[in-house]
Amino acid sequence: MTASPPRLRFAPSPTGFLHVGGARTALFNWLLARRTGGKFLLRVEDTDKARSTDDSTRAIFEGLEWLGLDWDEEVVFQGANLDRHRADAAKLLASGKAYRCFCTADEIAQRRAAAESAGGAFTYDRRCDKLDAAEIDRRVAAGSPFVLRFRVPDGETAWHDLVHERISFPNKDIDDFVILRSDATPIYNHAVVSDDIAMGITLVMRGDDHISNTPKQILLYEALGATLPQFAHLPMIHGTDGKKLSKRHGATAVGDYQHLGILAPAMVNFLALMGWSPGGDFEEVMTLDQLIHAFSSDGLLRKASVFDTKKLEWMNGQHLAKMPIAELESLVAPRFEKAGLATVAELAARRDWFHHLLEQLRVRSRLIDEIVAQAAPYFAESVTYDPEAVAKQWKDPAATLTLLTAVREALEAHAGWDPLLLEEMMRALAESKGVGAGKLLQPLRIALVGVSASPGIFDVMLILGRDRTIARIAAAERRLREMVAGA
RNA sequence: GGCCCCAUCGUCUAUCGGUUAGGACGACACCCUUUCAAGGUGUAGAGACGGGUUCGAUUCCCGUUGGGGCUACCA
Repeated sequence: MTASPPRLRFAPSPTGFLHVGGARTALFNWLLARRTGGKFLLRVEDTDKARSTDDSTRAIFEGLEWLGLDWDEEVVFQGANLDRHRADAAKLLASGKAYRCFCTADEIAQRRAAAESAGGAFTYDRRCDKLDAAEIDRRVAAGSPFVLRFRVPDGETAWHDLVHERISFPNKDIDDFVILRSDATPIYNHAVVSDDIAMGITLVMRGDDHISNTPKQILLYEALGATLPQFAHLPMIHGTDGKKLSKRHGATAVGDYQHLGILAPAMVNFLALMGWSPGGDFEEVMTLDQLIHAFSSDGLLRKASVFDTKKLEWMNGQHLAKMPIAELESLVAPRFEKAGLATVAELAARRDWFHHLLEQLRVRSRLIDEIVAQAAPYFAESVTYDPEAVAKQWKDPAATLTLLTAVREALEAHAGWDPLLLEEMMRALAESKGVGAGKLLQPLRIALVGVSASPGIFDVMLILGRDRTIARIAAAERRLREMVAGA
């Protein structure tokens, strides 16, 4: 390992939201930087002016912030380094490592098409490298446009990848690639190398779709006389069809998952386990801190993985159940307000009550919106009875009416509101009526929340409070009387 | 087509030549139980194929097949 602290970077191009694959790459770089006491830098590769947008840049920052991936030092905007990119290209031209190519884009496209239709692969034939000096001078003087091409030397380019061990490419398979366009703007590989050198990057960790770029970049480092960084190529994340993750697979932006009700720590936890494993037996549900401590490039995997939203949701449920309740409150309260259940201030005013409600609902939820969705009966004035639940639990309206009336009267006659005593009371009542506890409690549940699934009935009563509980039973009685009359 | 990468249950993975190939998600069953969850227990479920190397291969090597990536004056 290097003596000085490692410097890693995440270098997205701002052509869209932060993709889960990009997020995973950012996370691994961040994790390793935090683990090793290195720096995690951010560089926005905005040299493709046609596709780059400020909205995308903002979306990427927001995505990283949401995940909690903070970066060190100033964000580098690649477009701001144009002068250096040109200077580095000029250096290569001056040292004879690159040459001017006067072939136009159209000519190249034609030759490529011809080669392909002939069944062969197109490689640039270096015709412009064979031009004599006088001819080059003449064309330059005449103002003929040209690109700068890198002259790929003979031999082989290989490196020791942190993920893949040794990877090598015969140089004959690498075309003399363009480094500077005819408008004197840099091509990706050149800009990346120029910037990575300038930023002092010591480890380039990125998706393995960049493997074939790596030999070109290594050649550039060498031609520029720079020290090589280490490379680590992470496996792709695929959709359920085994193809590269895309919009076809539903949500691919981390922001989509945020809005779906996924927790940032769960997302991070899940992403961390795609393409990395601590090895041996390990607990899969981990906090950010635990991830930092466990993370190591030794555990990097080679195989592409499939993004399994089912497991993500399970993991979210795990984090949901374990996170500090106060944290959950601040996360979920605004959503209650948005759903029109209660304002954030109202919830804060009866915080103990709200926390109790959250404790009851979070165990039953995988996404945070599911908490909100289940909460309606505890805020609404009255409940709406689910027809299916009514059909099943209030099958015999007359008998149910008798039962619920007895329940109401028992509750009214009793001043206390302790769940244990309530349970004792209800069980005794059921026994005196000659029915099982379930036969009493299920109809009661419909009366209280309108649906057949809810927290434990005595918790429900506690959350509702004495008055509302009794009022709801009375309302259910009225409804049952109508049903009896109607029948 | 060319080059490169990859290959253990449906999915995520453990295994550093010798294991009844383990765990997690999902599925199913059961337990718990006032419902739904959560939790607990259990069941089904994998080394792509063919050659080597070795006393012994999931593990090392080669090939085949399959999948993926790249193949721009995009990034």
